[in-house]
Amino acid sequence: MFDTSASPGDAALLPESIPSAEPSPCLQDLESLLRNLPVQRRRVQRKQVLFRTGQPCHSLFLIHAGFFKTCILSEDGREKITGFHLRGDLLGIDSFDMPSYACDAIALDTCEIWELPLAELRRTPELLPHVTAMLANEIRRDWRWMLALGTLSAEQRVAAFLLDLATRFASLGFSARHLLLRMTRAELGNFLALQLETVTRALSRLASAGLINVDGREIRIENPTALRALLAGD
Amino acid sequence: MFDTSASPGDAALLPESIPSAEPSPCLQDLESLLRNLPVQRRRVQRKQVLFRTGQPCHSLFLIHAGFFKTCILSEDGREKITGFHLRGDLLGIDSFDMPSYACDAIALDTCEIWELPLAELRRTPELLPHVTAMLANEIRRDWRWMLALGTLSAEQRVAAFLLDLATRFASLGFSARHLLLRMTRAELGNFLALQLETVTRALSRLASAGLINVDGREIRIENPTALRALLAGD
DNA sequence: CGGCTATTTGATCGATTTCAAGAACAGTGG
DNA sequence: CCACTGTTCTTGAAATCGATCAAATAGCCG
Repeated sequence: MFDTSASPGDAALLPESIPSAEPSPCLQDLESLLRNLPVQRRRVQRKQVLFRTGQPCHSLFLIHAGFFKTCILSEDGREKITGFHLRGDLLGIDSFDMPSYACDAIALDTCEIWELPLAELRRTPELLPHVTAMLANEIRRDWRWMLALGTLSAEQRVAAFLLDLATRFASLGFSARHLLLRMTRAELGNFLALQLETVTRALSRLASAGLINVDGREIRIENPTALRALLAGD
Repeated sequence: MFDTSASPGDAALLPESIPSAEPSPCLQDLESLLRNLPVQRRRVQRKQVLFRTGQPCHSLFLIHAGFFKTCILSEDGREKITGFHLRGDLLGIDSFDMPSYACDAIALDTCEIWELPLAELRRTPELLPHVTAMLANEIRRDWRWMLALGTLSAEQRVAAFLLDLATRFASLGFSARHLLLRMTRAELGNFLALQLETVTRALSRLASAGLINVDGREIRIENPTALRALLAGD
């Protein structure tokens, strides 16, 4: 089976910062704050749509467990996955100032989410700083990825993605060496601005270089140091 | 000289929405709110640094006139321009929740900026919604550009950039047909994830197709409809 | 004017895309 | 349980778009 516990060797992964996961500054705070509020807890099945662009928005959603993707669509049908989201991420903040959602949020896994009605939020002003912090954080994360996509090769982008995910896993207490990807190669490619074949090839090359081990969606990071070196340019 | 007044034909440009400029929802409001506060007005010369990554941040800056770029830098020296900013844009919000700035802000022009101390902001809670709105707006803008950079050809990206700038100009009351670029081809390329030569070539091709007219940094949009058609894929 | 930076254009090269085909896998219903 | 269908993944070969290298021109400022 899959080892989900953090192990000592994981520490070596953590100094990673390009692009940094910048663990949400207030997950614990936010969760404990929400515990005292009448949030509705809901289970969402794989492939289920939590909300879609244009739907009227009354709530934010805190991911308590599971794996989400958010994506936007252009009028002419081009799609872009704007992020993959784990426990502690807040979905819907990007449309905080708008009457309707600005992206689609789709579960890649069986998820548990906590629904936080905006009305509730307005009644709880001590939550606001958390929201602005998460907004600002999202901007910085997006910038880091724009930097990565604009300046890194295909192989480096894939490496950056794996290291980022590993760091986020680690900060949630999971293993940073064993990753179970919940998205398809096509989705990964979409996020990294690559074709799915290119993602596959990059993974294969990283694997044959001994940096990782690939078994379908199960990835094991064999040599985090070398992976990070590759990112910095050999 | 340069025609800076909006003309009737500009209306044709406005329906553009990929990537949309989404005019900041509250420029007028924000400016008039700030008029009553003790904001410090300052002039910034071309190439001058307004703030740099890591500097302690005590203020946000509202651009009242001029043209800015913001950029981030990775440890290994890769640089990325995260945006070009005009009147009405608020610089520094992305580090709202942090003790220091998260990017560099550099004037591309002689600018006038209004400095808004964070202490002042905390004393004026009615400003907060404006800030969150601008944060959320920035996220959506970034996503649109991620979509564009991930799915459009070089020529299309340049077209998208010109149309975006035109729309923003128009919403400020300037001409949407005559653009005076304040950035170099290299900076434009950096933002669009292209080499400067590729930007030049794209501009040349758009020009020889009669869609625009290029004279150094002075661009005239001759055929907005065709430009937008090109964006949607011929 | 001279020295600098910015822009343009050409020629070549290469990384990634595209096209194609087969293998592995998951889910479904008999 | 297995055959069947569709999706996902992998790998190869060819094509292409943009990057890189190079050099000439234009523009700017002291």
